[in-house]
Amino acid sequence: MIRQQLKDVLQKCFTAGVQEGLWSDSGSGKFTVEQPKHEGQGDFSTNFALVLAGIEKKNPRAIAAQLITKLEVETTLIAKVDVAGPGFVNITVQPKVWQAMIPQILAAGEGFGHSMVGKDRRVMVEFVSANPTGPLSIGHGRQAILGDSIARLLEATGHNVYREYYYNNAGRQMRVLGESTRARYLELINREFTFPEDGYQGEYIIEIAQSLVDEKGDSLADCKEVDPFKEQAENYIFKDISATLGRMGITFDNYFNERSLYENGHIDDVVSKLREKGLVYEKDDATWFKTTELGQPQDRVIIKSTGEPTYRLPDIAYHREKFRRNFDWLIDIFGSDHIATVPDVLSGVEALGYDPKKVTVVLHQFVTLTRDGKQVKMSTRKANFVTVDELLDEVGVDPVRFFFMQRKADSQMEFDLALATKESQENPVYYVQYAHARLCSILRQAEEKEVCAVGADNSAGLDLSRLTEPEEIKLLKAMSSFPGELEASALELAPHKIIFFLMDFAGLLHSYYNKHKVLTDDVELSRARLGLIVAVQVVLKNGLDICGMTAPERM
RNA sequence: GCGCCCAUAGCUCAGCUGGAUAGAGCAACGGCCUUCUAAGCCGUAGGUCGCAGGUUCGAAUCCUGCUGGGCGUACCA
Repeated sequence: MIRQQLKDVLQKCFTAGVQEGLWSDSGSGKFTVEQPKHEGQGDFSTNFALVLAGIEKKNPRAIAAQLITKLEVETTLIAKVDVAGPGFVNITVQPKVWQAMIPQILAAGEGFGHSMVGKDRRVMVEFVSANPTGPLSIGHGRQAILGDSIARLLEATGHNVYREYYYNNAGRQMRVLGESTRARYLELINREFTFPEDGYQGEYIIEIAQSLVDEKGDSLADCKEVDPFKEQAENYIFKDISATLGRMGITFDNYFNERSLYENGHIDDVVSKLREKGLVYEKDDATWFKTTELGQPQDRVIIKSTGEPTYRLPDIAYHREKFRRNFDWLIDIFGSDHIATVPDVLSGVEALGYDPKKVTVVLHQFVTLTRDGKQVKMSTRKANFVTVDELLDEVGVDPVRFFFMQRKADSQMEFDLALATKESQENPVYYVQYAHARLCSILRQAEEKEVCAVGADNSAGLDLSRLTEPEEIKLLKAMSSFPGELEASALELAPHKIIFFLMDFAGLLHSYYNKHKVLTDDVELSRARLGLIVAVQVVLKNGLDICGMTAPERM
């Protein structure tokens, strides 16, 4: 917001310059205001002169000089301006601009940083969506954290967020699951059994089978139906999945069952609607979707010759149901292995008359898992995988969230288990949390010493002009950028950005802590610094909250 | 073959939709606890931003080609 104020001032200078004939109107709105990376380059810098020089074919430094004479008049906001490098204009603002952040932050409290840019926007985030065939694996873990973090960020920016989990408990995979369970059951009661060729080999199947033995004894020994086994497995696994999600603080507003699309006739309806538009034909006993007509390289089968739909068809029908529920923004979190479905689904819903631009697909790359330097292949079937539960046992919830959030979605990430567990004491999450705990400790001391009680009520009595140390200004600047960082992180669906902000911010606090004492003999100074400290604490707490992590008061 | 993603310090990764001298965390090395929590701080070292061109005042960032890896390219989901 300070940046915006500066931009307004620059715009004023620009139009004044146009009237004076210094430059033409054609550079309007082209220049930007940024925060320079390096110290000694002011609080803000603008490429004003560089942009106009390009347009006017003039010397950028000459234009910069003209701009400076206009800027120097604005003394309420600006303390210093100078030209640097090829023609950047660096602006240093008055310290009080930064100091004024404190009352703002204290007044806003836990709402500080939050915004209403997403006001009245209903957005659905679909994620996890794992079929109940086994416990959540590391890959699911990444998706769960990614989706939930995005949902939290969107909530913090005022969106009306709806979390949905799409699953299918019918079909071939579930049948195999049931058969696997039956085989284990028969094994447990010492009957003859044959384990299905593609069966699920995980130990959890044995647990499920054992639960059936416990409940029903051997009464299912001659059962020809697979359903009792399938249902037991499904219930058991689903309970397990939601428990795992619950451990990470993840809940859903709705679990959407693919089967309902069949029961409600939506599948058939989609086919006939597409057929009406001439986009469906029969060939080789299968039903095809004419995706070539929609700009794709080849047509796709939507109903197999067996009469069973391929995954594309229910996916399209499901997305139509999303549209029908009147969301303004539909966000799909998929693993990169589902990339093939994206164009099909989007052209499907477009053909049905919905706007595919309302859908944003976030594809995340796989997590490659290593243990002791050796790569571990992940496959639910083979049971050679590490589950999210195991990870949570070893590392804990906060580090797991932090670790997955730290990486942006579209690059592969490496998860070295040995390292993750070994480093649990030095995990970067503690770096951020420790900053918070330290502040709490100072505040406890302040209370004992009765220096003052800083809160939203009495921050007005603080002499904030005492906060002039470079480390204090840095903290204040960082806090002023928090709302913008949060908004960018949310709208770009990039949770890693807020993590990086928090790490940098915690670093600023640690540096400050080591260089300056908050509680000194100078009471006025101490009180001002306590105001700063409370504000920093608010920002850390809010940041951790949004990330779904705890902000411990002691460590 | 074709489509999408990735390639930046020894390792894991950032780099804000083209900006100034390329950043952090681990790992390495050297310092800092009678003072608000050393799960911390300060300093040193570490780079041809995969390669080659192009676009312009200016490229890690945008375009093209190549190399290397991942995921797809099913009447699997």
